Amino acid sequence: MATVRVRFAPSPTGYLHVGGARTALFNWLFARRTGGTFLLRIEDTDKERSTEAHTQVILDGLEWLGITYDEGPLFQGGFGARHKADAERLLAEGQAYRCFCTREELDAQRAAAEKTGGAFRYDGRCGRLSPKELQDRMERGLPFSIRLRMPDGEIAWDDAVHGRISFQGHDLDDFIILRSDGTPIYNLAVVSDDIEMRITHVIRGDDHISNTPKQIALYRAFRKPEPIFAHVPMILGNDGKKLSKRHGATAVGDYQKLGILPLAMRNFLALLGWSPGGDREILPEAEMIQLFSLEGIQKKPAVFDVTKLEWMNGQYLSALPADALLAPVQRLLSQKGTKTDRDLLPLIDAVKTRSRTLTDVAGQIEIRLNGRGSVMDAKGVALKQKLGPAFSHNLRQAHTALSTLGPEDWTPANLEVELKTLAEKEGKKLGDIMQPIRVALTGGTVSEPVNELLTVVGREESLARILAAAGT
RNA sequence: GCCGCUAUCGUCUAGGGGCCUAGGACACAGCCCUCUCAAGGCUGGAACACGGGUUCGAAUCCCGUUAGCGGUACCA
Repeated sequence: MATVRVRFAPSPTGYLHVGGARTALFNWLFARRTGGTFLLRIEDTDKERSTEAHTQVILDGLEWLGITYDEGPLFQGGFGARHKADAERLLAEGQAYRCFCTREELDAQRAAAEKTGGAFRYDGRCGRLSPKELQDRMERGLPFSIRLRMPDGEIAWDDAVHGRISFQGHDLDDFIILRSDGTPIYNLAVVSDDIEMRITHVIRGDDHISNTPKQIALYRAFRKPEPIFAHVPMILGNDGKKLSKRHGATAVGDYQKLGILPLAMRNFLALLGWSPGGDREILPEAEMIQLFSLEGIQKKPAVFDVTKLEWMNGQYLSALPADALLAPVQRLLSQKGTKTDRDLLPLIDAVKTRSRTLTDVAGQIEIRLNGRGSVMDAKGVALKQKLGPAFSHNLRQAHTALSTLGPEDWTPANLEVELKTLAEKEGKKLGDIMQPIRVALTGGTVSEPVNELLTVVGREESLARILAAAGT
């Protein structure tokens, strides 16, 4: 078998959609699995909607996800001459013909067809022009597009994910391959490029299934072997409709902003519509590549479940060493205007298992660094009310007890002993001592163990916050 | 309308004729651990769309129905 060559071919007309990212991921995985080549081709032939900014966003998104390409980015817009020449070759060979129908005429035909309830299919009238009629139109200098003569008969292929898919040539019409301005239509550009770039496997979205018979017709017209097609299912929103802005975050960049780790995103995306078989959920890159196969791709569309993504992100957050999280956390903190010269590593370690996103991590660190002033969250307030006077009283006692520990002795082990001793001596439940301290330090009732929290916040700051909370 | 694709817990999925009284994960509920929360452990509820075949035997194979989705451009 020839060396695998695959491509991801987005059009830069919007942001990098998670569906596109997953298509890219599958291509990448397949290339890495087979030792093939993965190339990136930007399909910017739609000049109206394509922008450089969008191209950059796509490039950034792929880089963020760690999806690396071996060739490209290639810009389809640069291959116009070849596209045109290919169309003209087909024309010269009689496999395509000039169509002089105007847009208005076509629209009228379409409207008429819809009225009678039938499907509009170009009737091929310009393909039946006599040599004289053709010559006449040419002499009058009428603009024309070029249409492919669609052969009758079956057009079928063995899709790597769906199995055999079959269309009938007579259900398809003689579609335009070159516009009257000499620019190519998508299907021509794709086939021309895929042939030129020696693409062996076309892995793309399900929505291209209906383009495939047209493209196969083109391969046949060019007398080139067609590649293997693998059509991956769509990604849906939680209402079962195609994922769109309406559903909230759909762009890869949105998840980056939300504090999702690229590794978690990639892992999640890989498992959306693909399964290695068995029970695997967390897949390191090497295993993902090792296990990847086109056969493992699901036929049906998948609903994008943000909750599971966040769970997975939490798994990565817990498992990753603090220094792997340092850079993004620092970025987030500086975005919030939080400045510190403290070593963030212990802070990250303290909060990462309790976080689902990097934004959570940064938020919790900020509280440990700066406190929340006298602001308490709802649970903090509730606890204070429940305890009544004991809240302040216990805090004062804790303050007195903890003050006896000097900076040298301010360690998790000593702090735990000190607090347990206090609780025992006073005949109080440990929680009635610990929880007020937690509220004093964080404003809430959730954190790492209090003795650790005290060391993370630091001696002076902790004592100050305890005193402040006791006084109010 | 026409063409095509798809159909297992709410969601992601395992399953490719007997191993299935259908397994795992997320979410949910309960319990354990425990100074709280997370993590972790245990337990529970929760699905083979429907109808016909084929077969000794179907979640698995075939046909139909229904539903959902995609396409139906001188867009990509």
